[in-house]
Amino acid sequence: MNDNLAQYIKRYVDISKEEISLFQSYLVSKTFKKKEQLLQSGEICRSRYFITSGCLRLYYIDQKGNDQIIHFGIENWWLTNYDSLLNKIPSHLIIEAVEQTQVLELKEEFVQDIYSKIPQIESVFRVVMERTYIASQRRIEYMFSLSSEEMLKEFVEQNPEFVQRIPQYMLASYLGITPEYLSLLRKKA
Amino acid sequence: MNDNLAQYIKRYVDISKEEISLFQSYLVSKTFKKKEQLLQSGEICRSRYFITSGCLRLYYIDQKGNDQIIHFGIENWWLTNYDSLLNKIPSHLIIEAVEQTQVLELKEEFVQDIYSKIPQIESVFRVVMERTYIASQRRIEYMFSLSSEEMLKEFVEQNPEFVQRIPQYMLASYLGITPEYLSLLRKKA
DNA sequence: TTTTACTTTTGACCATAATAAAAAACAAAA
DNA sequence: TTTTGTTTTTTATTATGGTCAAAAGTAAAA
Repeated sequence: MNDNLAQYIKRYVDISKEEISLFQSYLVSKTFKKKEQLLQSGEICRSRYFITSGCLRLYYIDQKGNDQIIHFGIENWWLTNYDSLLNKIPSHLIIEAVEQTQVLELKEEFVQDIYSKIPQIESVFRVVMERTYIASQRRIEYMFSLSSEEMLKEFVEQNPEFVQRIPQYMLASYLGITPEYLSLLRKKA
Repeated sequence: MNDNLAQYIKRYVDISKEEISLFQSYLVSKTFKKKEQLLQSGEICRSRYFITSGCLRLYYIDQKGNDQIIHFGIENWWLTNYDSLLNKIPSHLIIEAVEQTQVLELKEEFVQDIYSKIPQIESVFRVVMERTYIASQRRIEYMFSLSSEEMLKEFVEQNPEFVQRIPQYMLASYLGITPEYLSLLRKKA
């Protein structure tokens, strides 16, 4: 079925072909066009998405009506709104395709069942969670210790190819600055 | 042994008395005096700490020599530097007692062994990780959508008793502002 | 109780980044 | 190819929060 995901799982746990197939039987492949929403504001999030190609963004719309991007997801990343998913509360975050994107959808209703049938999958999700959390902590550190100019420099250096894929106003939103100020910073550099 | 922790675990999984005892046999109770460090800068973090009483802070020292607090830990919280712990890299974060603090130390070297002997403990740590990540995401949202004044108001409202326990300059550090500006904000309100 | 250390406040001045309103550049359709 | 919509740049003005230096207040120790 999907090789990316099988590779991904084998990186973290010992698992048989049969178990991988069983896990994959719970997943549904879906394709979203640019600007289509996988999760809408106000809706309770009921799935996790493994991105096989394309790019998603997780964002909300602030009081002034501007998008604030929390983060992006690209190939071989799991993306969801964990707060809404696990606490079963309506999401104020939106998940949207930045470009045409293919995902494997895992419905949350199956997850406990999967954990009991294939305990290694619970281990995989524990590790995914650990890594996701570490990324989030690093982001908080950057937000504190770097100026916008330094954050931009850092982000472009770390993600040179990705920067090409997204419009500049999305990069500005991710960095927490206005597109106008981003434009000014680029001119400066 | 420690009742807080047993209660904590039972909130998340079905577990027998014997399994809890076995888990607790891996833990060592330690007490730290105010300003004592559980993890020093440059050291690889090798333990997770469950706080039974007192308060810890996780922070780093920035280029200008100022403390930047990433977060606090209080009673019934697990605290560690996951990046250093899991990736086995030297920590630039420091874990320090804000007041006299008692913890249960869990050495990372035992963790895989514990997971295989008591799989429920892996589930507990998965859930801890999920909740910790959600808290981190919420913090990032606050940092983006609230002004310092609003963050202060929010934090004091959500943690009225805790605010009394820590010096103001630590609150300033946590909010990412200078103590001078915090003082000004308090006068304004 | 007096010294010493730590913490908070005050005020003057400066830097970073936001807002607003246009203009320009670019891309996509018709 | 012309229109329309989207994205980026420009400029002027304003607001938020930082820096520095000093004073005042508080707590702890000798």
